[in-house]
Amino acid sequence: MDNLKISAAPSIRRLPSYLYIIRNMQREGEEYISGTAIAQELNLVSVQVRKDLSITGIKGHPKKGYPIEPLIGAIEHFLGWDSLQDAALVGVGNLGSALLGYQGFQLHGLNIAAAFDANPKKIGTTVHGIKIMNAKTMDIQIRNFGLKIAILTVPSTEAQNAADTLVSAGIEGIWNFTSVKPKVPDRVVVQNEDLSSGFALLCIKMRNR
Amino acid sequence: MDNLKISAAPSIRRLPSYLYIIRNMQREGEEYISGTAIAQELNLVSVQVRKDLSITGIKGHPKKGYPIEPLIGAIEHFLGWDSLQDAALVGVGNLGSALLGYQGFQLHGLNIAAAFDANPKKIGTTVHGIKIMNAKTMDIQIRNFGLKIAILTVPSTEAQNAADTLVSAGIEGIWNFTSVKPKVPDRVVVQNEDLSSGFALLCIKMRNR
DNA sequence: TAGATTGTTAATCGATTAACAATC
DNA sequence: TAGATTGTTAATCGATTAACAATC
Repeated sequence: MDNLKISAAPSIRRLPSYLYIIRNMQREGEEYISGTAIAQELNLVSVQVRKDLSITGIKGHPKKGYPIEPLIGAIEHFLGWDSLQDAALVGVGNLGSALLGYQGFQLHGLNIAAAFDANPKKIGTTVHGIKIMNAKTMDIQIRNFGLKIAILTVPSTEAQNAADTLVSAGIEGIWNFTSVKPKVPDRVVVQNEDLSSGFALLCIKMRNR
Repeated sequence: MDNLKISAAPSIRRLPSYLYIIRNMQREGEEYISGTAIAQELNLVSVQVRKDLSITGIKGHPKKGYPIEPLIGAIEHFLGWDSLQDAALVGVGNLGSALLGYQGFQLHGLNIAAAFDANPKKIGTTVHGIKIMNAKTMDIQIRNFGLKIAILTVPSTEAQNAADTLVSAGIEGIWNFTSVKPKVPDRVVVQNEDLSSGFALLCIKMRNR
């Protein structure tokens, strides 16, 4: 018994792209989708898709592929995207505003329930339908809303401060868009979304080509 | 002779975070930084930092660490970030606008020289100091500017169309922020920046904790 | 049926890390 | 000097992929 396969991070990272393709197929009225088809769409090999999908527990049918409806449900359930979770967004700059306006988060089970900024000019205004609150009240608001997830889009210089406040407010997961890797207690999960690492890879691939 | 070590993608992805820390140390007036210090800042082990830095060709000094000035130069040079490269941005929505306004790209050798959108209401306006041009003229403009890199921030439904135009305009690298993995000829490099994959990992890590 | 597909074991590949000599 | 550090080889770990039986 393998009992909570700790991570398989690369497989988990690929699941959202599978989900996107499978939802598109469903919209076209299909009932089954093969691992081969998914692999082709993403330039992967089909055995990798089959292995990845096996972690959701769904079984495919020989010759037909995977049943779309249950497969979507299983991936969503596996990722916890089958019910909406409220989150706080901290730092309503360019990127923070863009994320506030992103319409696709509900497909990922994410609802931005509160947004905070320290700039008096922004506090009280509404951005993409969400009222910006004073960052000084963040601790109490996050507790009141019972929020467990925070999206961190402050300037990098403020990242550690903001993370400290989030932790003391009871946040359990931080989706971090700053360049700083904040220090947090072990019980808090930080997912660093470092855009420059992807750009570095693009640059090297272009040079090596 | 190992002659163009093809990728070592994880190492390359970590270099920008090293660079960020090393620049901060330089700003504080330090002349040397140890692999141990970098590792501590990023929750890595120091042997990994030393191995990663070795691909830049810089040698450290026992007891002192790595000389900051040459190290910064070597990382920047390795990534091609030591001279500014012009890029096109396609799709001036929420995320596209945010990237247009991001002040940090010049630290990554990136200059957004042209931005395109198909919406008549946006064409001709200026966003963060950059004039938005008609997407229909993209092909000719990209050729005129001689652009080789494109940032793709159109709606996912438009991604393949836009990618096709970019390829025919001579673009060699696409930094792709859409959910679609566009099909391009082998000579063109695509770097997919899929935010939902990071969020999926955050969700699983929170549940497994 | 033949052939397209799944599911899974075992082999391979590549990245991380342990171990340790060399340096100052 | 002792100890902090680098650089590098070899071992380990984990992810990908090859091989193949099972299914319809």
